[in-house]
Amino acid sequence: MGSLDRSLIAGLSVFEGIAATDLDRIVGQARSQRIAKDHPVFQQEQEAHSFFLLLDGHVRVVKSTPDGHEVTVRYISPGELMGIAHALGRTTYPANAIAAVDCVVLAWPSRLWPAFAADFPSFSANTYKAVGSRLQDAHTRVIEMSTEQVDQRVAHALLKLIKQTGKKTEEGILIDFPISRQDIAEMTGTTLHTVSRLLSAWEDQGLVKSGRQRVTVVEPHRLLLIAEGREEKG
Amino acid sequence: MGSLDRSLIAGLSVFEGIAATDLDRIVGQARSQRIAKDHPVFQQEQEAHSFFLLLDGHVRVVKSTPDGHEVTVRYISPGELMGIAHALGRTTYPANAIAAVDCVVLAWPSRLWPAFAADFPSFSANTYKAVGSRLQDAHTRVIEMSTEQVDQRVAHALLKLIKQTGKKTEEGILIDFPISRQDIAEMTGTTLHTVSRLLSAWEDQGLVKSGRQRVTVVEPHRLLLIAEGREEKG
DNA sequence: GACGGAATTTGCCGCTGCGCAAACAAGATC
DNA sequence: GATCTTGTTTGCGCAGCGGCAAATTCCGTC
Repeated sequence: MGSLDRSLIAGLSVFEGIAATDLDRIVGQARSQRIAKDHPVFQQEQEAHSFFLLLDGHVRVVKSTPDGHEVTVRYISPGELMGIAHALGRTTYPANAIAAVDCVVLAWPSRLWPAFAADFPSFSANTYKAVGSRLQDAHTRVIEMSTEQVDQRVAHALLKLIKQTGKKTEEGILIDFPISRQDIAEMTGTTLHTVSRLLSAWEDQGLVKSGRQRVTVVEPHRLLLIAEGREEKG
Repeated sequence: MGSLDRSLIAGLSVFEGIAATDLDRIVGQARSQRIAKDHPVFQQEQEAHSFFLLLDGHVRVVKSTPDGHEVTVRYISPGELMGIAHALGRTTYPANAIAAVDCVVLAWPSRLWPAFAADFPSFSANTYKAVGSRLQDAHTRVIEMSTEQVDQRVAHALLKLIKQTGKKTEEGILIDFPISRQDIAEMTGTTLHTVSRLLSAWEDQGLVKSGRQRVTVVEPHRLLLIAEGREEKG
């Protein structure tokens, strides 16, 4: 707890262009926190007491509907902010954030947000840019849901995941955290059964290799063809 | 062109808390513009030379996909900003904005954006709040597309429209601009045929009244039941 | 008032993909 | 190593809804 220093956050795009002494001040006001796999970082509808920076691990952001459906909004990678309810003009968290693996985060009390935004223009500029690109992601998502078939959406989701957190292996590009068929279904608006059928079919064609909570994309290029609807079903 | 004054924008939430003299300065730098029905305010991928405030009329924001699909992102009502690409960290417009009826807008050159944001903290705060709520709308949309059936989505869309631009008539609540079955289909990710069938069925049950590019909701409460999936199909 | 174009309605067919159910596999636990 | 839990696979049936096509109605225009 006493050993936090600016090297943790220097170089992250959110803190780009901020002086070293300011970075120290910023980090000095954070507390670091471990979140065990499958535990929440924050929860939907809760008072947004803190905002967070993910230092290590992967976090799944999920919205629950009143009727029991779960929709995965996005995955957070190291270096990204989360729980920034105040930047959206909210006082409660809009979704659940669940650690997909053991994670390390920095947490700041929300009351510091206005001061950060005022004192560090590049911080607020970078944050709002991030919000802007999330808005565009969300629109892309809406368009995909409106115009694409399930196989295209699942293909797009896998491509996004390997782009964001892909790790080269000798077999192909591995999604670098445990992800179940159910998780993929919640990202794409379908059911785990349909995802399972698709992955099985793609595995037969040598496009992917997958196992329990593990997916490796073997042929990204052919997957892209499916994502864009340019390949007939096999 | 010479007769613009602050009364045009005073009282709008985006300009809340800004002094009268500043409002004059802001309006003084705008030019007002008429957009005829079905003409574009700005177009997707174009250089974002200006940002706009809708003074009168209704504007449909539509994204076109490479394969020829059109998805309606939102409708803009008087008092709302649009084309604020710079607030999202973009230099081109992300979508087409089409006048649903004859419109009047104020336009500012985009290069004024940074100065506005710096000089009028409440302007930038209000804008980012608006972006935040659009992000939440987009997420809501994703959730609806993922978990709801077509009839629920169309019901939700109609409810949103009457909430935003509903006008009381003796028959019910009228959506106060021309809107076709095709338009509703593009808002909900379905086809005009399905929308037509749904509206016909609902008309038989007395839920709505509709005609050529006109929809009136007669029984909002029962429509809400459908939107929430609590009513069996008739 | 007749004509032409655009929006809407409606029938029919077929496919995508979901629901249900049951078997199966892979880790986790003791 | 035996058992339990959790994730995955797969078959079968069917319903929601999209595609196609044709008829119809509405409205602007000449």
